[in-house]
Amino acid sequence: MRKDGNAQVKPYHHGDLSRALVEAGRRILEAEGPEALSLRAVAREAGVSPAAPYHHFKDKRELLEAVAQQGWTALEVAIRESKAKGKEPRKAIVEVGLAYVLFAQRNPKLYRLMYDLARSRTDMPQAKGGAGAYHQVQCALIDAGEDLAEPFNLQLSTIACWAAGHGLAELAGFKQFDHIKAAMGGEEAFLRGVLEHIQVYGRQLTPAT
Amino acid sequence: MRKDGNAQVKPYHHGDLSRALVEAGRRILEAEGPEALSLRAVAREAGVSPAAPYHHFKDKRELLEAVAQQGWTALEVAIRESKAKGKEPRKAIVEVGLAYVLFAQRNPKLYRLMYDLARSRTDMPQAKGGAGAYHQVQCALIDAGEDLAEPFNLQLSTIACWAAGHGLAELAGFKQFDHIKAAMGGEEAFLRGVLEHIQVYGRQLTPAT
DNA sequence: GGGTTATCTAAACAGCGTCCACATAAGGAC
DNA sequence: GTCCTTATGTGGACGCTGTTTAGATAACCC
Repeated sequence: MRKDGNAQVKPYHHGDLSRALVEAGRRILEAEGPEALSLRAVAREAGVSPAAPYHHFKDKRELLEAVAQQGWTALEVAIRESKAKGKEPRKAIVEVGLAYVLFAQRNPKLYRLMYDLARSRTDMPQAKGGAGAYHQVQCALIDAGEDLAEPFNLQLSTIACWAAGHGLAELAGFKQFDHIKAAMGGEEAFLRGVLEHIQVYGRQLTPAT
Repeated sequence: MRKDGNAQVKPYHHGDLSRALVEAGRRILEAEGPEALSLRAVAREAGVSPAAPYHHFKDKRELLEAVAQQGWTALEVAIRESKAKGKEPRKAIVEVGLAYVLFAQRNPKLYRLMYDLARSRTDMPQAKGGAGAYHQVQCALIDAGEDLAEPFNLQLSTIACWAAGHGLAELAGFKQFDHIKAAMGGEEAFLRGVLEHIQVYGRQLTPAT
């Protein structure tokens, strides 16, 4: 950001390339899709040579991880905010699930990137700025725990909760559900309806196996 | 498959290339992972030039779809067989869910390919040799329908069922659950445990919203 | 046998991730 | 200020990819 006379001269050093690359990655992902998200395209968008990113990320992968990390953080924020909406703990669980799925619906490509990277790491990341999105779900369950029938296993329930939300997040985008959404008066109503039917498995169906 | 004297001469025409390519694709996917699954590698494995597949598939994508289709068919078979195991309709639902998740656990890369393609088509495929895996789940729910509390929506329940199974299938591979699996005495016990906790959302938690 | 059609090859194209040698500039020691 | 070190950029190359084109080969049908 230096001026030479009155002509703006692009400085040899970018100044904040690392951040610029991550933001360029996010723009390309949302605007042109994951198949267009190449290292070279990111460098191009940042106005820099194809080799420059290697001074900030050891890999293409490492850059994508940085993009995905923004997503995990944003997801945790969305979940945390949703808890305020459901005053009763029991309703809060549904609100958390809804917030989770809506996040995935509104950032579908980012959400996909997050899980693509997590899967090939065989490890679920937690958002760094807090105890993590997973923990947020667990807390919501603890709050409602007294209302859940015994035998109740907190860990298994948290996993069940997360699995149901994640599964719905991936399924809800399929267009064969479009007419159901329309019949129910919108996407949010549809999502809420499915979430409220997620007891389909469950102990009352298999008492004392 | 023709002999010239005693030396085996590779014939100019393969004879059954289309099938050979799909099988080569499946081998490479399982053995070397999705990132190694290139059109050129498939052609190489089939002993054919990189351009040959284009006489049988218009795209790399179309070849992968053929591989994935085998997966959808196999999944439907697995679900159908699992229904026989649960004699009571109520237990059958859990058995179906378990069969679904176990299929994903045993063919993780194939399962991923199936959904990767489905998502970019924004459409869920049904296995062709029957009414489809989705339909199988729906039937299991119809059988158990009388045992499910009102108000009951079959379509929403089927989606809920599928979502829960799919979500668990993706989550269960994460290694942070390894110690829970060990504590529960194996993967199948773990999966069953989660499935039986999937009532976490559900109408009894949000009566008459 | 001769013409049509299906199938395969060889060679080329642009784009990709990555690495190398080298250029440029910023920062600290004196 | 000058000198040296270190961080950050460029340009060019490598081998890989998906895909297209022109031409070779063989099967099939009249």
